[in-house]
This record gives sequence, C-alpha cells and structure tokens, in this order.
Amino acid sequence: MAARGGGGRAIRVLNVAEKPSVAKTVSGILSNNQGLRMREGRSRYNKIYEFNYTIQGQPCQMMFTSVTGHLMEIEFEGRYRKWHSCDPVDLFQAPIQKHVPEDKLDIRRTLEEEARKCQWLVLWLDCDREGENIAFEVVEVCSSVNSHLNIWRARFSSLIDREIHQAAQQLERPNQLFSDAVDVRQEIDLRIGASFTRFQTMLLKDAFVFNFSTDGRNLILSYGPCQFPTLGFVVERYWEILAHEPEEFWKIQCSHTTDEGTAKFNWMRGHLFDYTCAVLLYEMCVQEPTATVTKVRQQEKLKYPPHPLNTIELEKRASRYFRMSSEQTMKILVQEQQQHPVWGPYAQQLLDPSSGLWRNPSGGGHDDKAHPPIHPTKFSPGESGWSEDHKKLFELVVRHYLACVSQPAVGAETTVEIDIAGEMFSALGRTIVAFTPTLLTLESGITRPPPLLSESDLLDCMDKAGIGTDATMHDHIKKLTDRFYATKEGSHFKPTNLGEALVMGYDDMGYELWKPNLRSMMEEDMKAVSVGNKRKDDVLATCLQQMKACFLDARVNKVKLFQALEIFFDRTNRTGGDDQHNHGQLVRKCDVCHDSDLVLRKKPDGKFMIGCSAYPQCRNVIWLPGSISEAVVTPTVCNTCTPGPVFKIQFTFRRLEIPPNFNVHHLGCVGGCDDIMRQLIEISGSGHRNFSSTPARGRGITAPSRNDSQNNQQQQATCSFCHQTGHSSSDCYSLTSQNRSARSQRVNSNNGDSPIPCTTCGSPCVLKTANTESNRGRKFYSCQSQGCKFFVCWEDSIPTTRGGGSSSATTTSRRQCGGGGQGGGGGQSGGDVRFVSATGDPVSGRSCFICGDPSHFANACPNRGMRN
DNA sequence: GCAAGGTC
Repeated sequence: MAARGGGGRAIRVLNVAEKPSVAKTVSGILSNNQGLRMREGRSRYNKIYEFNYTIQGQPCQMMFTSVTGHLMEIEFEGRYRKWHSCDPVDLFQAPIQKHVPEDKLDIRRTLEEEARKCQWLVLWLDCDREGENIAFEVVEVCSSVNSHLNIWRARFSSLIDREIHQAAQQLERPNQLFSDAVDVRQEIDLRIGASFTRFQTMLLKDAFVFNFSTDGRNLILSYGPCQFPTLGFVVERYWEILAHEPEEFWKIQCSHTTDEGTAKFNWMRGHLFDYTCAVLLYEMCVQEPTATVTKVRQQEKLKYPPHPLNTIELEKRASRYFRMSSEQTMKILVQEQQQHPVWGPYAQQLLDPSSGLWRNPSGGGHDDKAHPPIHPTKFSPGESGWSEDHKKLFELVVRHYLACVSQPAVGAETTVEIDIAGEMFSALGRTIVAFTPTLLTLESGITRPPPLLSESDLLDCMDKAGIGTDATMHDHIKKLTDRFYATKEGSHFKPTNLGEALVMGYDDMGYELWKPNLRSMMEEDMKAVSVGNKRKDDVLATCLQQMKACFLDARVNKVKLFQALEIFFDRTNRTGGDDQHNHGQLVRKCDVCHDSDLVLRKKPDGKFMIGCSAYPQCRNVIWLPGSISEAVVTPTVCNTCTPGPVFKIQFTFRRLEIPPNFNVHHLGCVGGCDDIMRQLIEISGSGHRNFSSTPARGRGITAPSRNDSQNNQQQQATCSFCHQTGHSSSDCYSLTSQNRSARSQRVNSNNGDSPIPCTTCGSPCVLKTANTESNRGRKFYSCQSQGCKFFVCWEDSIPTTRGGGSSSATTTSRRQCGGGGQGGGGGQSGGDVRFVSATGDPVSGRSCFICGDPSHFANACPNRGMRN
C-alpha cells in the first residue's frame, strides 16, 4: 500500500463486502469485537457496522456494509426488450446498458449516503473474477457521489483472523482486467441467450402440439451457453443407451473351494465375443484341468487420502452418499463446530506433533481464487437444533477433512496367478499352491448399456467441461426440468422428447451448440482477457461476429429443427413466428383466390410486403407504409375484420419517416380496420416506392457475404465456415461438427443399394418408424452406432430411388462404425479380446457343445460345469 | 417471456 490518509486525524473508510455475513464477520475480526456498533442501512439485510481500526499506523473510522452479490444487471435498451420489437439477430448489436435493478436500489442508496461521508473505499469482495466485477460496480456507484474517494481492494480467501488483518494492512488496487473478463461474459451470455431463445421459441412454440402440461406457464424454449450443454450431456448419454446393441459374450469361470472358503479366479482374457473361440479354449481347460500357480505377488498397498473437498466434490459426495441434491447440500452447509465426542479425540491426536499422524493435505488441482477447500472452521457437537441432513453433511465435511491430513492407509495385497492348459487366471488375497478347480464353467453374459446420468455424473461432466460455477451448476440442472427439457427419474436424468428434438435439430445442422466446447472456448478467452493476453473489445467482437454468423446459418437451416420436432410432435396449422425469412408469415387467408394464404415477407431490399403465397397464379397484394423498419406477425387475432382469423402485425417505423405524433411501435391490422396504417400509407407512401432517405439495412435474411470479409483487409485469416475475418475455421465459435457440403453429398450419393451411412461416423443407420398421429408409420433413419451421435432423416425425403435394397438398412453392426467406440457404451469393459474365426464364417447353427442339443447353448445346458 | 452470475 502506497498512500496514507491525512495527518493524525482518523480518516473515514467505507468498507463493502459481497454479502452481509462477511461484513459482520470481518467487522468482528478487525474490531476484535470491541467498540463494535451496528446500525441499519436503507436495505433490510445489509447492516452497517462501525468500529475504529488502524491501517499502517493511520487511525481509521471504519464503516462496514455489504451488497448482495452483483449490484447491477445488463439489459437491452428499452426498444429491444419486447420480443416482437426487433429481429432476434439485431440483439447481437443492440445497445445494452448496465443498471441497478429495482430490488437493489436501497443498497445503492446506502452506498451513496455512506460514500459521501468517506475518504477511502475498501472493497472486500470475493477474490474471483465475479467479485472483482462487483467491486467495480460498487466503485461506480460510490464514485458517482464522491469523485475524491481513494479506492482500495482487500484480498482474502477465508475468514481467518490473521488473513483478514493481513488483507487490511496490505491493501491493493482493484484489477480492471479481471472485471473486464466478466463484462465480456455477461454481454456474450445475454446476446446469445436472448437471440437464440427468442428465435427458437417464436419459431417452434406455436408450430407444434406439445403433448405435455406446462402447468399454465408460458412455454419458453430457452437457449443458454450453460443450460444447453448441460442438456447435451443428458441427451448424449440417453443416445448411448438407445444405441447400445446387447452383445453376447463368453467367459470361463474358475473357482476353488476349500475348508477356508472359496477363491474365485478371474479369466485374464476377461471375456470373448466369439463363441467358437471361447468354446475351444474352455475345452482345452476341461481336458487338462490342473491349475499351476505361476506367480504369487505380495505387495504393500497404500490407500491415499482424498484431496481436500471443493464445493463440487462435496455436492457430488453428498448426492452419492446421502442422495442429497446439490441444492440441498448448499443450503445445509454450516459453520459452527465444537468439541465432538466421537471424532474429537482423533482430531486432538492429529494435532499432537508427537503422534506423527499429521500430513499436509495434497493439492486438488483446483483453485477458484475465492475460497479455500471446504473445512470445518470450529468444533461443534451438533446435537441441538440440527436436522438429520445437517448432521450428516457436517460429519462428511469433518471426516473428509481429517482424512486429508492423515497418513495413507497401509494394506497388504496378494495376487495369485494360475495357468490351466495355457489359460491364465488370477485371484486376489489368497495363497494356494496347486490344485484342480472345484468349478470350471463356460458362462455367457450380455453387454449392458451405461445407466442414465445421475446428478453426481452430471455435476462431474459440467465440472470437467467448465460449465457453470459451483454456485450455479445446480441452477442449470434445475433449468432443464423447468423448461421441460429433461425429467428426473429417481436420481437420474432423462431427456424429454422436446429436449432430445432440440439437440437433434442443431446436431443435424452440423452445429455443436449443444456441446460444451463453445463455453470452454469462451472460458479460455475470458482467462486471456483477465491476464491481459487478449483485449476485451477484440474478444467481444470476434465472439459475437461468429455467433451471429452461426445464428443466421441456423435460421437458414431451421428446417432441421422442424424435422427433428416432427419426429416427436404433431404439427399445428400455424407456421412458426420466424417464418418471414423464407416462406413468409401467415397473416390471413387470401381474399382473392380463397385458396392460399396472404403472407408477410421481407424483400431482399429490406422492405416488407404482404402477398399471396400462390403468386404468380394469384397476384393479390396488400400495400404497406414504406416507413416500416420491422414487421412481425403476432398470434393476436383482430376481432373486427372478417373473414378471420386476421393476425395482427407488430410494426416498427423509422422515426424520421413518420410524423412526430405517431408512435414508432404499432400493433396494426391489415384487414381494413386500422386507420393509423391507412394514414401512414398516405403520408409515407407504400413499400414499392423507392425512398432515398434511409437505405434499408437489409439485415436478417442473408448470411454474411464475402464482401464483408473483403472490406476488412487488415485481419488476414478468414474462416472458411462463417466467412468472418480474424479467425480460422478451427477457432470458429460456430463450431460446425461436420463439413456441410460433405454431409449432403453423403446422403445424396446413396444409390439405394446400401444402407444410409451415418453422417457422423459413417456406420449404417437403421430404419425406425415414427409413432405420432401425423407421421404414424413414416420411416426415418437413425444411426445405431455405439457412442455415435444420432443422424436422423426421413426416408421419403431422400431424393434417390431405392432399388429394393431398403431391407438391408434394417440391419447394422456396430463394429462397422468408424467413429464410435468411445463413450463407454458397454456395461462390460476391459479385457475384451475379439477373435476373427479362422474360416471367417459367421457363427451360425450353434448347438450346445456339451451335449450337442441345438435347443440350447452351453450356458443353459443341464450338464454344464465340471465338479470334482 | 430471453442468459449467467452474484446472493437473501
């Protein structure tokens, strides 16, 4: 710390913590609970503590208050807040503002009032990026009323006396770069989330009959950079389960029973999928059954203590051991602890240097900079007023902590390997010399798919991929059920049809928007901003540019979303609200030809028109004012105009092209009842006239053209996917999972004689039959490869004629998959040895090798097994 | 009516 307050007089210091409890605790520590006074602030929860303290020899009169997390929020400027007020793509550049929301205004008043009276501001926010950003929010509020404040940052990671005093004595300056990284995250999250959510919702919500109850709530098909990858994990596992093909395998079981008990030996090949081969080996063992012990290995086994608990690990363990949800766990966490009758003595022993029990905890490799590993802060018997869950959780924290600081457990392990007719088996923990097995059988088993993801698995996936923070992960999981994207069955998550269809739609476009990569890339960029390796504005511009390109492309390919949803849901006769960009949005039935629809379209020059969808056979047209900048058909039906329904249109006019007494926003009707519309046509002319005043912005329809990239020559790299400059396709946020043209070539080149290859892994797809009312009996292809993503397309949408080979599409083998194989599809793993039979013939016409009866296999033979 | 991040 460089500066000091003036002279010997006490200076007034405003201290601000991230939450009320920290303000209270830190005040208690710094004042040593002497002369500590508390008074009310403007906000009910955020008290103000007062005490005297000395910083670097300078007497200080301390005022200590708090905020409750972020003080400010970002939001689009007013005219972009209504869903139909603009094209969702505009949200990638719509102006945004940071403001203190209504429910935080009282906290702002407290800060303003106190800041006016103070010379110093000391920020006691958490020492992570979010905390740094909140610090700057506090600075903004306080500086606005007192520009002379000397601003300091206290850095601490736990509420321990020594650390708090040290932080107060070694004040630093706040770190702008850390805060910048959060500004970038907030803006990207808002723009991507709002644009895709509005797009998806308006496109699909009214276009399908969703056969589930929304409990009276408005259905929102939200997209978020955290919630969607979380859904992705759930769907991906579900697909692995669906794609799992049970496969029979064979293993030789061997055990030896004596008076001391039974030793079970595991076949070191694990299991074989080739029946003939397993039989051959088994027969060799049966004919020559003496087991020779080839190796006895005795070694000391150390069981290392666990790493200290971080919040996520605590949530995972609480979920696994107690079936407590992560949300519950967070709530139950406690601070109080005293001498405990059970673990108290062990703790005392640990602390005794002469016991030699102590060992410094190992590093877990994670550091969020804001919190130390979870540890008991005090002792508590925990008997009074604690719920059972409360006690269990506390015991977990204490026991885990004691384990962390203990020496590893030492055990002895004996491995015995035996040889029967050249086949090796092994057993643990027994010492035997030579023997004839009491049991030697050939057993069959079947591979099982992995289970659905549990909450603990899901938290693990999110943690590994960096999705969310320890405080928000359970919110993202909960959002999946709130949005009807997934259901919780027991402690496992299963995607709903809606959740699966959305992921399928984007996947089929070739996008990885549902995968964690996007968030991981953003997180890397945030880190680069926070250490000064990348500039805030550059990261923002690049990311938004790429996501906008991705958005526009997704809109062009929205038919994929329709196709995916059609598999599960029936269509309504309403088109989606986004349809202006291809087919037009339905306004009413055409009153000239009485056959087709009048639809609202945006022309390439940016002007809007309403014409008959049967053009050029029917040339009916309704003229619109030329001053319209945006027009979107709403679900609202005019109750005056007939024949109905005539859907009202939300218009936005260009301010300079309409008289001042007209509103730029107008929910209008084109059925003839709307005087405002008539007047505006008279004043500004209709859309077919050429106005030179304001060139049309032409947004929304076309993907970024090559001209865009040519205009910007100073950046060399041009992405081959989104055609944006400044990055290559490998760094593109749009993250196509597949080259799109290669993808369509694969489907189109199918000559009908072979099964449709999966566009992801190349393995054959199977034909399935849809079971919804409108598509019942319609066939679609889906990849059945283990661990592969799902490729889906309707059979009748494939342009080529299939020549009698369609039945071959119903058979598939997962071994033909070129890209699958990971993802833990089989419940059985390890030791899989696959044999190709010597003749290469398929194993057919099997009969029991023990008795020769073709009615059963050896595993079901009454004569199976061999006993001494 | 939209995100994710703080926190009560």
